[in-house]
Amino acid sequence: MAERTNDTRERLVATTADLLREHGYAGTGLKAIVAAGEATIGSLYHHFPGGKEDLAEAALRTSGAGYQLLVEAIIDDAPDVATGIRQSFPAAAQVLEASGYADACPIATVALEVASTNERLRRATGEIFEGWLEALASRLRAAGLGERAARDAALVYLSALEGAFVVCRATRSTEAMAAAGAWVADAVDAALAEAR
Amino acid sequence: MAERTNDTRERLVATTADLLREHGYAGTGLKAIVAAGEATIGSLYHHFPGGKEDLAEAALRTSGAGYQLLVEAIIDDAPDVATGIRQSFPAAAQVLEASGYADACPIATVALEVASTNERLRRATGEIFEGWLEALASRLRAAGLGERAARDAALVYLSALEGAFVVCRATRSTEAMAAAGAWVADAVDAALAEAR
DNA sequence: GTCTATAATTTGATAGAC
DNA sequence: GTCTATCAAATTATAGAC
Repeated sequence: MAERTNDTRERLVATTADLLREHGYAGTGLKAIVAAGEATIGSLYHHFPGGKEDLAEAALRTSGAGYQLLVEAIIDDAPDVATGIRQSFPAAAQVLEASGYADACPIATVALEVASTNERLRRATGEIFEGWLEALASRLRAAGLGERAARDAALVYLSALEGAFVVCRATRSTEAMAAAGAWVADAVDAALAEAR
Repeated sequence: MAERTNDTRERLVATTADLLREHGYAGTGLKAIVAAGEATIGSLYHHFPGGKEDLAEAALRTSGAGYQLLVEAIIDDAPDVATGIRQSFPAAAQVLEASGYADACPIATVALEVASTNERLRRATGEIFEGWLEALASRLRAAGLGERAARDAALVYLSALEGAFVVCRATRSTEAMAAAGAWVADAVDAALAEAR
């Protein structure tokens, strides 16, 4: 992740996103960010006058949008939504394993951490999840599901994926991702069949 | 949570568990712990020579065991496993709402945070999850599911619950818990019906 | 826009009296 | 077992030269 850019601002955002995903908000120091992002504290505060909170919000929103594009691509490149949903779980499992269980959801760690302590960042994480839900629900509606069924299926998909990330990272196994993926995909198949 | 005890050690463990659940590991300072636990730094290091890490592991294992008892009670008090599983989601949603979305899983926040940075605590969170999985799987086996089906159902249940906690806390809504709960309960019903 | 130096505070941890 | 005093290091943030 975090390719080298010539733009300092972009570089700070990218490295912050990576560090937040692995170490969380409180666990990510500005020193670590400027070291990894090859910048200085002065530059950081020039681009983000609000300091750590400003930078963290930018990083969350950027990586949130990036992750949305990734999931959309997996689904849209598949022959149909159901197949795309089914494939996204093994895809996530593979990334998880390849990264030593570090590369999971870029939002969840911070979301749990700040939910009760930082309203601004909590709101950001909520809005990012809502964006993902709507992207997914719109595709399920296009496939024939009704408003309510599409929303529920999107919520189930996101919850199962996020929860599997938690269990997989803690147990260092992709077993939960496989089980959750198979069950969710079957449920989506059934819902789509019923709607037809 | 965290009732007042006369035992300093117990009190420290209980308050630490509460703080970890809401603020995470890096976000919970020893000063905050001794202040909330009505103890002193000296007492803390007397009971936990290993410092913050020692105390955090004790807090995680204690609250993990407590949460397991809670979920077991909900399931065992229900007329059957399937009903118990179905009821546990609205129960979690109610606690979530009543606590202002603070009182969720006592393990998940720390689990995500330390998964890549602290192997000792990561192992603790993994073992706690495994304990929950086995407690649930054993009840599903008793209800007629085979070894593999019971394990998978337990993994799906835990993933859905944990993921719903993430989404609910971020969006400040119990919508995800309701959707995930209904879906998991239906899937468990279907698996049990098939096994019969 | 980038850099260094530094301020002000907080962190986890230790020492030693009681 | 409990307490206070204190340490060294790290934290976020600011000032001002270039």
